[in-house]
Formats: sequence, C-alpha cells, structure tokens
Amino acid sequence: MSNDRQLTPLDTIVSLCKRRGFIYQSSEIYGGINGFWDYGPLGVQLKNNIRDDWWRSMVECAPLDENGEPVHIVGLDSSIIQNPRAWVASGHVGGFSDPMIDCRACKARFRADHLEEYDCPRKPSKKAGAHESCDLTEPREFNLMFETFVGAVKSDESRAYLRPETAQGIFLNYKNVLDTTRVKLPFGIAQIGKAFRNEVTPRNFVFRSREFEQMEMEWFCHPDESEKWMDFWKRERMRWWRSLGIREEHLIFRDHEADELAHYSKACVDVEYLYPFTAPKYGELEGIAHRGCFDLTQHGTHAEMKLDYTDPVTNERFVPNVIEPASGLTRGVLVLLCEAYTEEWVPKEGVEGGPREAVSGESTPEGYESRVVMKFAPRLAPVKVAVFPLLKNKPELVAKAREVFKELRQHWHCFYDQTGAIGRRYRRQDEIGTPYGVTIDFDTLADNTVTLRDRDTMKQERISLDELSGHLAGRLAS
RNA sequence: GCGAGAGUAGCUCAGUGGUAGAGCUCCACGUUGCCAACGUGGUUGUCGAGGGUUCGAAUCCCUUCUCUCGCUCCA
Repeated sequence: MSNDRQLTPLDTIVSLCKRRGFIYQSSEIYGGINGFWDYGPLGVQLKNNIRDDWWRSMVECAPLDENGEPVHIVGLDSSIIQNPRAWVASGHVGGFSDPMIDCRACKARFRADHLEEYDCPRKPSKKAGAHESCDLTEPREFNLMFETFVGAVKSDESRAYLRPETAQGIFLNYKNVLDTTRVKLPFGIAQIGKAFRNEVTPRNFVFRSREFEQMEMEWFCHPDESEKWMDFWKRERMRWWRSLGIREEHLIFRDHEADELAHYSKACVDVEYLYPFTAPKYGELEGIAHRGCFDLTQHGTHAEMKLDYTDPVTNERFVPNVIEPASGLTRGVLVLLCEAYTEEWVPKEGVEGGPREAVSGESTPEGYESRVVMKFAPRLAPVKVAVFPLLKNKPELVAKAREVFKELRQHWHCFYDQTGAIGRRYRRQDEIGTPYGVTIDFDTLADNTVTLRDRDTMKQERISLDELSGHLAGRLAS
C-alpha cells in the first residue's frame, strides 16, 4: 500500500456503515440530532473489540518496562456525573467556556474578553467593533460542558455536568486506589467510558461528535522520571495502534506547539491518522499529555485533601507527575473503518491471478469484477466466521452446516447464511470484513472435511472438521 | 452562530406544477456441486418536518430540522 493512493471518500464509508449496520445517525426517524451517532450490530461489535484490546494491552497484559517487567496498571469505571466542584478544580468550569462576540457585518467572531486585541477585518486601522458599520452581537457563552440538574429541583445548587473527559474520575479516585490496592509509584489507572462535549461544530462523521467514548490512562510517577515515561508511553501507544493493522505511513506523531497546549499540560504529543477528510494532512487520534502535577495539586487544594505521595523507601514526599495517553475509542472505530475499506479487482473465471487493489478513478478492467472488502485484523473483525451449506435445498447439507455453526459459535462470533448463491454469500461477508468462510458440501458428509475460504486471498483449502477449530484459533488471534 | 450547497426506497440517484421512478440491495420460490450467475414473483417512501400559494406541490414561497463545505471553535 503506498502513501499516495487515493483515499476513499468519507461518504463512501458512511454509506457502507449505514447499509451494513455499523453506524447510524442517532434518532434518525425524528430527523436525527446533530453530533450524535448510534452503533449498530456490527459497529458495537467492532467498538467492543477495540475497547477490549486496549483494556487487555493496558490493564490485563500491560507493557513491559526497561527491565522486562510488566508495568502496573489498574482499572476503574467512575461515574459520568460528579460533584460539580471537580470541574471547578479541573479548570473546566472557568476555562471551558469563552464568551464570544460575532460581527454580523464582517462575519467575524471575537473572544469577548479580548475584543480590544482584534483589528476590524474590514478596516484594520480600527479595533473590532469600532468601525461605524460594525454590527456586534451580545457576548454569547460557548460552554462546551453539557449541564444537567441532580434531583427534582432545578436550581444553581443542583447544577451538574456530564463529564467532558474521563480523566477527572481517575484523579478523584487516585487516593482511593492508593489506599486500597497496595499499588506503588509508578503505576497507572485506566478507564474507558463516555464523555460529552457540546462542540460548536460536530463534523466528519463520528470524528467530532458531542457524545463519544474515551480510553484514558493516567500514569503516576516521580517528577524526575516523567520525561522517561513520556517517551515510554509515546512508543507504546504508537506500537499499539500499529498492532491493530494500521499502516505505518498512515500514522504520525505531532508535538503540540507551546501556544496550543491545554491549561493543564506541560507538553503534549498527538498520534495522528491520515483521515480522508484531513488528507494530505493528518488528524488527531490520541493525545499523550504531560499533565505535570496540575490535577492532583488542584484537587488537593479544592478538596482540602493531601494528595501527595510518600515514597515507602526514601520517605520522600512529593506530588506525582502524570503522563496521560488519552485515545478516542470512537475515533479508533473510524480509523479502522477507513483503514479497512478496500475496493479490489477480482479476476473472473479463466483469468489468472488473485484479487488486486483497484486503481481509484479507473473502471474495472476486462476480465475482472470489483468487490468491496473490509480488511479488519481478524481479531478485531465484528464477525469471525461465516458458515454456509453449499446448497440450501439439500437438507443433509443444511443440517450439517447448522451443526458446524452451533459448534463454532461457542468459540467465536459466527454468522450462518444459506440464502442465495455461494459466491454472493462470500461477497456479503467480504463487505463486513468476516475473515473466514466455512462451506459444507457433499464431501463433508463423506470425509468430514470443509472448505475454508480466506477473505483477503479468496483462496480455499480443504480442512478436516476435527482440525477446524484449531486452525481458526491460530489465525483469528492475529 | 455566520455564509454556501444539499435532503426523493436500505444504498446511489433521476424526476422543474398534473398517477412516485430507475439501478443495486433485500425477501420468497425455482434453479445452482464454490466467488456479486439465471428465471419468476414480491416488500420498502408522510418526496426531511411544519405552514403557505394553487383546482392540483417532490417541484413555487416561508419557517424549521438534518447533512456537507468554508469561517469560528476544538482542553
């Protein structure tokens, strides 16, 4: 795969997602709602598979440190609604909203608190709003946190927020985890869950939505070691994304400039992906932030609680520094959809060779037909194995196929299909990315072998039913 | 929130004031001994929603919602 190949337009992927049940627009029958998406039968399976892979790579089988020993990370699932003081301490209540002023005449927007710093776009010699034809709106709040009210009575006292990031739930429980789980520095707390941001402009399918899912891990370490761990997690996170089957040239690191750093952050590097809507530039997939001691210091002050750490060996007291790899799970789904989508030319009968990637903009050559195949890594594919009787009007084939299906479904997410010609059934599975097809024919009844058909090569091999599960187990782990 | 474009079947789209359409998909039956085969039949729409003009609106007007792009924003 070369870097310069034409990327599939996002619309094509959106259509496939709808058509095959990956992702639907939320509340579609009521006209939809801007910035919200529903994950269909295949979408939720794909999302869960990514989620579980992250959890396994972070919590259950965390990476090895420089001594070859696993680092220590524990899991957490904190509530979405928290004491609103948490968001004051975190800086989100004060800093997450900026009053903005629009000029109706020149279609420009200014931060109300910095109005005097802007020049009028049409008359640069004057300040914004100072020109006689300027037509400014009242300052408007752009608070990116969703508000709600806890309890039956709506009042300022009952006001609360849907979390705009999962991270704060981790900081709020940092002391609980220290006090109850015998962890020692350095260690991490990982969490996967929904977060909500009232984005001004939801865009690009699920890339920027108002309700999304994050996979975040806060790594607590000694300040002197923070740079080392920043490098460590940078490497590990890139390694993980590549392990999902994302092409190397589609992922880059991008260091944040000093002026784009968040209020809490000392340094930040993004893992970026070559999305079809950002190409030739890359767009954010994960942020790895050096949060310093900002959060624990803030919560320590606001909650009047000692959140510093005493080293059990040296008795040194300090506030740990935090390295935060924060990924978008739902962005991960989008990346894998973009990455997996492939149009191919497949030789017809009598033409030599296997499938090859279609050249964008060119029509299918003579002797070939086209197919769409989602090339998910087998372990992430929503459906692992499809089981078919070669013919549906032969009861003995159907019965045997049902038997094989019932066996395999105990190990993997399987799909049974007897409708239509066998070729059509293979292609249907290609379009949802099912890595393997198992077909039962008359030979199966005679010698207990089946056809195992490979999604990517379209090659078929005969395999004994006794060995089928073993074969699949090996291949589906990749 | 501003500006521009768009919204018709599950998907892609045609239809400029006079009976709601095509291709693909999907379903059933038949056929079919391994790659979107074929035959026959069939399902699917408040033409995004609401209001107006008109004898009559998918079509013209207004409002609104949603999508796309550009601003703005993006912790």
